[in-house]
Amino acid sequence: MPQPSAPRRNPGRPPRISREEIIEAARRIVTEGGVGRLTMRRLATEVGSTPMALYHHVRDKEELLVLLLDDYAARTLRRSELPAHPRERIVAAATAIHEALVACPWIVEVLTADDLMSTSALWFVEQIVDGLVACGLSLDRAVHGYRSIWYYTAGEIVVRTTAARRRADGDPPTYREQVFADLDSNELPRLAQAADRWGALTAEDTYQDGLRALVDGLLVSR
Amino acid sequence: MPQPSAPRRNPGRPPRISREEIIEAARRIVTEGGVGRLTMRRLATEVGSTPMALYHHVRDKEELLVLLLDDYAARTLRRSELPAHPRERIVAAATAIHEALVACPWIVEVLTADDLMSTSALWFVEQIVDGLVACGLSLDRAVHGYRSIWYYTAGEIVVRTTAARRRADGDPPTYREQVFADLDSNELPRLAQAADRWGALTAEDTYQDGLRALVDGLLVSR
DNA sequence: ACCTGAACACCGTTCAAGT
DNA sequence: ACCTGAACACCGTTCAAGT
Repeated sequence: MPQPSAPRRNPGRPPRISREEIIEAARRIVTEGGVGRLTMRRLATEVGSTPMALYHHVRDKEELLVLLLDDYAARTLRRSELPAHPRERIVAAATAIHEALVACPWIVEVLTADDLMSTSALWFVEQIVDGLVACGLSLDRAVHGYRSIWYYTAGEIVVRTTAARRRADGDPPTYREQVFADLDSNELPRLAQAADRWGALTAEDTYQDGLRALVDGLLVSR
Repeated sequence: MPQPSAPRRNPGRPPRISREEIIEAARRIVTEGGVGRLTMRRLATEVGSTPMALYHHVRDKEELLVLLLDDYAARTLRRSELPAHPRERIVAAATAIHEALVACPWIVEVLTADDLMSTSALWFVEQIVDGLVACGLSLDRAVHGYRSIWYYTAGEIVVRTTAARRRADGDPPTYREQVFADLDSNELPRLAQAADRWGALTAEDTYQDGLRALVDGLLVSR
């Protein structure tokens, strides 16, 4: 994260707004209106200033978003007691990251903005990598394993929040339902067979099941 | 997918532009300039019309993007010979979807726009679900298993294309590198240990490794 | 050093009118 | 039925000037 500008021996005008103030206001906007509501202009009026004043404290909107994610992670991803057993530790650490992400659906836009979620998440990453090593993987394999877990987790979040957003918007026919309604059971027998249950099945939260399968596979196969 | 307006017994003015023409132009713009270049206004000039004419053939920009993805999937996701062995069939089908996505990085924005990738992908989904059933999973577990594979795949794509975009932009310090450079090896020993290799390790394409681990785990654990 | 106003170069979409 | 022009209600960001 870019450092806040180093404190100088105030040889100029005293600042009227601070980085913290900006991020705080941004958090307010985002939590009550979604990330779509967060514009530089709106943020400016929220802090009682002008759009351009913001650019003195933040490089651009992208940096603001990363800052916001970092701030969020710092206040929600608190280290906690994790299981001693390495496999369970991996699952617990990944689940902690996942839960933090689930709780802030605006994350998706930012997720695609940096591959490192946040420094606050590093401790959990450490737990995952270390757990994999403790289970006998080489360090390299453990890092790759962590990556797979991260792909799975990020993907789940993206798909989940998109579906939720869609549901909230109320685009009713959902296209998928249409397609699944008239599926050719000769061509696509399994999908036709599962068609009427598909909606219910995909609505279930199976993050942990998939995670456990993935971890099992990472540990077992080599 | 919304149907093209049903053919009527032309009781009005003959159309000057068609849905196909619009999608074709959109594809052109997107493949040579990225999805960020695709605006309704630019698209209009590309087809030699006005922005508003487009809205006669397409509900809004979101529909246009879904249409575009569908068009893309239809022309790249051709059914092919898949291995007979169910486990390998699952891997091959997932890899086919993955490769199609890798080849069009603009997909990410659209990926988050519908949970059903495209009707053209359904055949591959069928192969995955059927493969899981053939390996002994119940239909419900198989559907959940497919979902896990989709999460993993979508996540890999999102993270990959974001990283690539970032590299292309040339944001040089990459924040991550900074953080990893001064990692406390007491606090985060594994990460510190892997720090100098992290970049290289995460640059490797390990999609298949992770996929195989996930599939193994899905099959083994129950 | 920090902030402001005005402006630039855009967006997606609606609405009323034309053919 | 299909298309157009003008307009609405926005964006992020730059630039030159003010204090």
